[in-house]
Amino acid sequence: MSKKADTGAGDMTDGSGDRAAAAGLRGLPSRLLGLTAAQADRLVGEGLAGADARKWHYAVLVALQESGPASQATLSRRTGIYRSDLVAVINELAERGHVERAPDPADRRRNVITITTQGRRHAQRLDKLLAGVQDQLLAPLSPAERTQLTSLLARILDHHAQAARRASGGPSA
Amino acid sequence: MSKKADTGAGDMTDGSGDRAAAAGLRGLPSRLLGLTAAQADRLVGEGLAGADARKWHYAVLVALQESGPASQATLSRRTGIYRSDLVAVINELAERGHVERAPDPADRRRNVITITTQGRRHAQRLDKLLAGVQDQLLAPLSPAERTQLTSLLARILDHHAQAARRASGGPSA
DNA sequence: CCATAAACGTTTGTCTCACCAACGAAATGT
DNA sequence: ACATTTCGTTGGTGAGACAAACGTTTATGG
Repeated sequence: MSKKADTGAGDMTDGSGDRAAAAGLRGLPSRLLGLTAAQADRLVGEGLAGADARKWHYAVLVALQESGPASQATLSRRTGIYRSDLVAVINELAERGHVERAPDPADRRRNVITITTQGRRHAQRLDKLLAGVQDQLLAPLSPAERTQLTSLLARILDHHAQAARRASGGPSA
Repeated sequence: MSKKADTGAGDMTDGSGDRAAAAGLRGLPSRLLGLTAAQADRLVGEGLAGADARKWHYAVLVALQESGPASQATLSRRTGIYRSDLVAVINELAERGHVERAPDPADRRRNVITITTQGRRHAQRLDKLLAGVQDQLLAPLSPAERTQLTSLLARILDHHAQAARRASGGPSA
């Protein structure tokens, strides 16, 4: 996962700063967001790789811990992983004994995925690991600033999530 | 650029460690960053697509405007685009008449890429377009909050950029 | 009841994107 | 002069997001 470079790599030496617009080009929020997210992704990826895990492993384990055993289809909806790709994730988790895949007797189309005790331990490890990564990522920020950042991001996400709802789910649909 | 206004009054959700970890899983900064950046990327991508452009088109045009004509290799270093991929970008920009590719008489290995008047106009269009996208992206935030966000992100990026320098470039290298 | 439709897990394929390898052409260093 | 390096270009790799289609099983509706 250490393959994200970025579209930046420039230094801030904009000697031609005659305009606010010119200075703003480098500091476009969308750009800063992209770069920062890339950095975060790199750190997370490396951290998880060191624990023989990936992003989706963690997502599945968390989903299972939060809402209990579920079919792959349900898990796919809850985590956002495409059901095609989820197969491999479950395979890998099962290989490591973090999860069990059993046919559902009540509906023989489904597989019931259950987290194991070992899986819970693993998830706990990853929790700590990821907390450490957040700390590393946000190192230059004070606790108050970190809260600010997450709050701002959450508000942006919320805004667009609701906007998306109005478009498709519709106000009267 | 004063980096911090007073960071005091963010809404403190809680200070409890263990519960915050559980509740924080959903709110992991790295996750929020990823989602927000994805949203930003989508908006930017759609916006640019509507103007028959892509991210790297803009990056190249900006680089050319800022530092004048350059070879593809130089352009590659300045934008972070791999020189392999840059070929296609220049092709597309040249097709649209936004850029001109001419052999360098002084060094016949090089191509000198020059932005055209049309390219400048195009870049200006994209500037406005992207400004609009930023506005759309940050819609729920006040101007002060937007500045806060970009400042926080810039500080994070700066921190990690310098950390990377120490690792490879080295203080004494 | 039975036929049709839908949901499930899986395999396979497509598309994009960052990245690398190697090539011929041309310049540079020794 | 020769080896080394740089440049533009082509082609390919590997990962990730997504879609299509298939066999199996369950639900639906005449």
